[in-house]
Order: sequence, then C-alpha cells, then structure tokens
Amino acid sequence: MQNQNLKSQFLSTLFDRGFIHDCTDLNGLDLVLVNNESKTAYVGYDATAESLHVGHLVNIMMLRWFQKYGGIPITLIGGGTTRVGDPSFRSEERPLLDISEIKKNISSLKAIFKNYIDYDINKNKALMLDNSNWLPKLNYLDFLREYGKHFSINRMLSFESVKTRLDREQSLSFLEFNYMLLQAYDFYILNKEYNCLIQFGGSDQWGNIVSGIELIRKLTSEKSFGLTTPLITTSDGKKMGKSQGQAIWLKSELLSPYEFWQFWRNTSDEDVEKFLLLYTEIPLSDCKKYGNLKGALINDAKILLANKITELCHGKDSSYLASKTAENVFKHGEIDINLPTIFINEKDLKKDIGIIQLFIISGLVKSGKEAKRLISENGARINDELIKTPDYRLQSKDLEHPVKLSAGKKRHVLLKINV
RNA sequence: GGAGGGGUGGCAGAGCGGUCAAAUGCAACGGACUGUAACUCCGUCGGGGAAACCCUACAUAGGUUCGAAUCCUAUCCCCUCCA
Repeated sequence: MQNQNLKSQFLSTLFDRGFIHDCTDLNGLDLVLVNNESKTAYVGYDATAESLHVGHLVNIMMLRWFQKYGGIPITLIGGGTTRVGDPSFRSEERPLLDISEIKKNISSLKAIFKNYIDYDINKNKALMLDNSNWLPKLNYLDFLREYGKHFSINRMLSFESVKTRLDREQSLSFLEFNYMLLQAYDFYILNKEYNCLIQFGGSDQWGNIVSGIELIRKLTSEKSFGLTTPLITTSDGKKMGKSQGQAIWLKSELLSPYEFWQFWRNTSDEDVEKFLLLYTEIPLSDCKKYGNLKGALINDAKILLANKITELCHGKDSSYLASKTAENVFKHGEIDINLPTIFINEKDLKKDIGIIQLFIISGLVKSGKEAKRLISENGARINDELIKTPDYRLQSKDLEHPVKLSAGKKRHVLLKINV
C-alpha cells in the first residue's frame, strides 16, 4: 500500500510504522477519522489459550495507538466463537476446547489486555466484550433465515483463507465453515449496539472482516471499514512469535519477563527498526536511527527494544530486573538470582543427584538422552564449569547455594532446594 | 451406499518382506566464527542405561513368515469420483 496523503493522525502513524497491510477503503476511513465521526474499532480474540503471544502484539499496539488518538477500542473476546474455531489459513481443524477451559482462558486474557489498553479513563475508555453474550442466544432457524441468506457459498469458497484447506484436500467441517458467519454477525452486533465502524485484524482475517462489512451493508446499508495488519515475519522469513520452538507468551506465568526480554534482545540486526516501529512507541526518526546502527553498536538498540517492549508487557520493574539479570549473566558471567528458577524438593535429594537428572528437572532438556547429548557436545555447564562426563554427581550440600545450570551459551536456569 | 487412493518421526515426504530407529528437506539443539545478531561451517536429532546393550515405534487390533513400516484380515479416520 502506498501513502495516500493520509490526513488522520492515527492512519498516517500506522502507515509510517508499517502496520497497514490492507484496508477496505483507506481514504474513506481517513475521511471518517478526520471528521471525528464515530470512532470505535474492534479486534476479536478467540480464547484458544490462556495467554496471548507476540503474534497478537501488532494488533494490540494498533488498538493502543487508536486509543491514543482518541478512538474507543473494543477488545472482543470470542467466548462463543472459540467453540467453533476459525479455519482461516489453517491446514487442519483445531481440537475443540470445552467450555470450562474457555472460561479459564477468558479471564486470563482480560488481564493481559489491561497492560496495553485503558479501560478506565473517562474520555474514551476501552470496552471489553465477549461474544458469548449474544452468540449462544441465536436460534438456528432464525439465524439461517435472517443472516444465512446473505452469505453466498460460492463466494465463501473463493476466499483464500479456506482455499488452502480445500486444495490440500483436508476436510473443512461445516462447524468451522460457519465461523465466518459468526464473526460477520459479531461485527454487525457491535456496529448496531456500539456504533463500531472499524474492524482491525491480521491479514488472515481479511475474509472474515469483509464478510462482516458486507453483512452490515446488506442489513443496514451502512458503510463500515476493515483494516488488516501484515503477518510479521523475521528477516529470515519465519513467522514471528516462536523461539526454540516455543511460543513467546505475554503472560509471565508462561514465560518469565527475563526470557521475554531475551527474546527481543536476540532480534536480528535487520529486524531492529521494524520491531521498534511496530512494538514500541519510540518516535519514527529515532527508530530509523537506532535501526541503522552498525556492527556491535546495534546491540544498544536491541537492549532498548527489549526494555521498551518488556516495560509495556510486564511493567517497568520487571523490565529493569530482566535487563540487569541479562547484564550480569552475559556481560559479567555471574550467577544472578533472578534467572528463571526451578525448585527441587529436598526429599528428592536424599543422596547425591546425577547431572542428567538435574538437567531434566531444570527443563533445559527433555530427556536423558538429550542431556547426554548436550554433555558430549560440550554444551552443559554447572556454575559455568564445563561438565565432561554424564556420571557427574552433585552432593546435596552443593545445592546449599543456588546452582546455575547452562545448556549452551544462552540458556541458563537456577536450581534451588525447596525445603 | 458403490468404486478408487491414502494414513510413516515436530512438519513435509521417501521406503513397499531382511542391511530400517526408518532416505531427503525444513524446523530444533550443541560447537566453531562473532556482537547474546545474520551468514557460513562442523556435529547431533525415539526412549532407558556409565557402558555393553535393551525397550518402544511407521493409524488400531489380529494373522502369515525364521523375519513385516513393507504381505493378509478386520476396524477406525481422511481424500477423490459416482449414486
């Protein structure tokens, strides 16, 4: 998309920072925003897990900017739609979650949004809604007649989001196929009840968003808008959001602030500017400047990046602590008490304990075989001392002080006795 | 309901009676090089064991074989076409 002389601050900011992948009518939306007409926008999140991860962060930041420029953001939690499962660009059906699990996830998600979006200020406070407040009430026949008739199967099958599934000859169940209608209906409800005019989402949501816009137009002949963010990839072309095969969660119980901070600290050079723009609120020109630092100098920019993002997600204190811990561990090679810590029960330590067991307990390896492999590859360390043989054993007195276990140069864990 | 094709390691995808813990690619992990980057290179990559070695595995359950991921039977699941 090209800059089309956007007049609204919100859109031009988003544009400059690389948030915009596509828009149903960019100039039209720009006009609406400039004229300060109804400014309510929503993003939907299904409750498929107890936390969001960095893949969700772009949209959250977008809502944050939106609120900053005076808009009213709605975070819509898909308590209802989670029971169906969005098939968009998925190669297979996702396992169905039961209702109690969904409920648990919902309350956990709500807490995360509050770190980014303000639901309390007077002027344009954000709304937290849940489509389980209206979707379960739908009557099947009524729904089919009132809304179903506006959807064309031919059209739905033509969407790129389901094509993958069909091309791959994977089944697309009727249940999943209905997801699009429900999301469209959500937008319609929000439009009607909350005067919501815009839906944001990832580029994978295009089909669902457009369906909603069309439904609204057919039912009310009102114009609404959709704006999608690009799928963020790293410079080597991988989808953002995983490290060591693990999702980068926004919830500290699932991923400690230290590890979260580390994730950003390890950003590759080419991504620094992009990430500063998307995930922090550092001014545009500074992002450019930091991103262009050469050689080892760019490490400072990475630290700044990690600091800012962690601050938003986990708070200033946690962020500071994480950066300090990293400094101690990497710069000074020290044992820092704020490293992720694993507790061992004292009774498991009656005698001495084998190094392999310790590594398994620490979670640094998944099996004994892996531990042995690590040792034979010279990757295992205890308190920075290289472990050479797998039969190395620790006495319980060795554990009177916390012990640092390392797998390779970057992964460190502290072991403590739980009395 | 009928006909055909298929279900293999995290994924993709070979193998189609022994030499198969299963080619190859991707992902992942360790090492070297560096800047806690990227690239490149080297190594590893089912589980248990200090090791010799043992134990599970190619949808599931049986069977045929000295021997089965590979053959047979039944079951389940997926896909395509027909009704």
